[in-house]
Amino acid sequence: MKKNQASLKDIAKALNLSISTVSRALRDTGEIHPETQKIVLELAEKLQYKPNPLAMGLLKNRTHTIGVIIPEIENSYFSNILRGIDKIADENGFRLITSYTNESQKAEVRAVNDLLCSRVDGIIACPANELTDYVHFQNLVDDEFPIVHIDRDCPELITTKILTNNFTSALIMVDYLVEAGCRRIALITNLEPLSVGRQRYDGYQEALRKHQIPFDRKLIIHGNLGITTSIEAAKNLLELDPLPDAIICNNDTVAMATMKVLKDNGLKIPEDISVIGFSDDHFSSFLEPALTTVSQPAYLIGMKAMELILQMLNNEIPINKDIRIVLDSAVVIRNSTKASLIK
Amino acid sequence: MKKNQASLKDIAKALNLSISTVSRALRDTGEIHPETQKIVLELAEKLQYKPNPLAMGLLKNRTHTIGVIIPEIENSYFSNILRGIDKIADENGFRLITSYTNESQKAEVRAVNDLLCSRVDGIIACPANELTDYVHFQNLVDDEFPIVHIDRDCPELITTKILTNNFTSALIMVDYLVEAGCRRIALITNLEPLSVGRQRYDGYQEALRKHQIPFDRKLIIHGNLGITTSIEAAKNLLELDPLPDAIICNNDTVAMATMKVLKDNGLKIPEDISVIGFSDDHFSSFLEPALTTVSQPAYLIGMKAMELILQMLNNEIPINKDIRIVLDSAVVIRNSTKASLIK
DNA sequence: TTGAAAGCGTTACCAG
DNA sequence: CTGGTAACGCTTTCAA
Repeated sequence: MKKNQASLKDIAKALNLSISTVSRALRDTGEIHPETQKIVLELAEKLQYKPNPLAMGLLKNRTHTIGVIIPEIENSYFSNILRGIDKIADENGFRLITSYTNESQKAEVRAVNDLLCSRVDGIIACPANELTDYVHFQNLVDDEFPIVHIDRDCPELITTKILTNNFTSALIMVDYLVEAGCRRIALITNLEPLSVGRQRYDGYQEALRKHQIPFDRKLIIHGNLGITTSIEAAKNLLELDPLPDAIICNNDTVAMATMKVLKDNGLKIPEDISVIGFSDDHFSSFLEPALTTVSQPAYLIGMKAMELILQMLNNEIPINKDIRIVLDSAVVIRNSTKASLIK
Repeated sequence: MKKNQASLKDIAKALNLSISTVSRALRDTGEIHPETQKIVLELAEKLQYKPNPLAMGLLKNRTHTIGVIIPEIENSYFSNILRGIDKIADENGFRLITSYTNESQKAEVRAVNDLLCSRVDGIIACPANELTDYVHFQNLVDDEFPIVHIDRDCPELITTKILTNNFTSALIMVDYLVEAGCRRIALITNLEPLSVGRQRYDGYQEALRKHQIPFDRKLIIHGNLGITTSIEAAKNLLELDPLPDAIICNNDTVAMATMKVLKDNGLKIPEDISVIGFSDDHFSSFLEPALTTVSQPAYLIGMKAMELILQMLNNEIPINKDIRIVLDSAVVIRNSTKASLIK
């Protein structure tokens, strides 16, 4: 770079003032002569003075930066969460450093460490599915380092959490399907300990019990939710006898792949088999048939998470208090499910 | 936070050494007694010492942070670019601060300014479509501030750019359609000055000339590429008489919406009308019919951009040299277009 | 081989 | 109302 950013010292020197005076003028602390302030402000404007956040950060031990840890970016659910976080951060002069884990514990541990190195003021994290060891988060808790967990609930960790009611959503969905006459309801899901899929699985089981429908392990397919594995999963379901009459998929991409397999095999949706997704991606209403799904408040989760971190930093709420905020999802009924008999 | 991060001073005090000695030990500069180094390293490990990037940044006037400016995150093209940037950044110990413009010039100007405030070492930017005033970038160029432009080409700006051959892709696509027998080829696109859509429009025109097909302005629909506007655009095309026999859409989402409108109106794809998208999103092969599209090397663009910035920072290439790297896209023929007669 | 001191840009405190 | 000084954590001279 040619031109260097102007510093307080530059302004002070040019104006024959002390650095302190310039600093005060710029910060408008009041204890300054209006005329002095005026000339400082003018020169600062002219020189395009920008306070150096590094210097401030060093002094205040605050970087105005928040670390965000999410599994992946190419998933509308997470990118919406990120947008929500970004909105609130932006409005409050905070920057974000985002790390992606691809659900790997190892990547997550590294991400936490990197963010700490970067001296972020707080961390918003969606813990990796495969998480079995919480020590990297527990360390943060022990240090009273501000952290908000989203989407996934590590029961061992006492932190502030923002979750969605996956259990209830699954319950409602199964209810709906049963009322529409379905009895063999399959589930393609991720059953990793922390996965939202695990909670949906629990909700599914609860619903079956409620309706006194026997649980059939064969109807549960555990998959990693990629397109390839989804196709495999759907194919496996088609080898069952009798066939399932409904399939609940862990997200809309899985549902999309599943519908393809069903249709390729000459099955009618929803007449032969109903299909349900989760997330309400932008393509879901364009699938044929339009996909029934569960719309999740991703943007809201992101905003809320960032707001909570800010409140911690401002001492408006205690750091890492045991708070669980559970946000509701919305059921979006379209045409991939048989109409419920009960209205 | 309870525990504070250990500093050199803490280690020095505990070991009764000077800060300089500890610093040297940690940096392994050689000029130090092995035994001294050993005990320093041990304590540093125990205290989980992490160098403070703020202090380093202040000293070296380098933050190891790169600013990224992209239009939006919920677009697989840009999120893939971001992944590519992130990969190389991560491998080289750089962090990213990402800003989203939603194609707004105002937001872009603000983003550049914010990034400068954050003292990023360089900027990778995909200029907003609606850009008409380049002064915010020109200032960077004048200051010899490292910058790489991606995806969109501002001819007025002499910078290092990574582009895709949109002109050629459109040309090839029209070629293909003409060879498949199409004559009334419509274009739903963004015609903003910097838009890739504009370049595709030029390629389209060139192809028409080549095949001596008269240009019909009515076949060009300028849209902002949201789902709602895409639906409107497609509906408008259906009011033409004679109907278009092919529609080239500016991205796969537009194509998806367009196909829906066509099908809702009883038209067969590709028998009545062929449809083409751009981007090859993950849902595109699942549409019915599977969408013919142009796959763009987004991940590669991201990696390349970050590599170039790094090379500038390492003085391996001059800063903001007039370099244009044009990457090829790949045509993905699926079933939404009539088979070309020529093989 | 080690230490002391200056300096990066800023704020806060204490004098005047 | 203004100025000087210390401090934040680090590297880099310069001396010892």
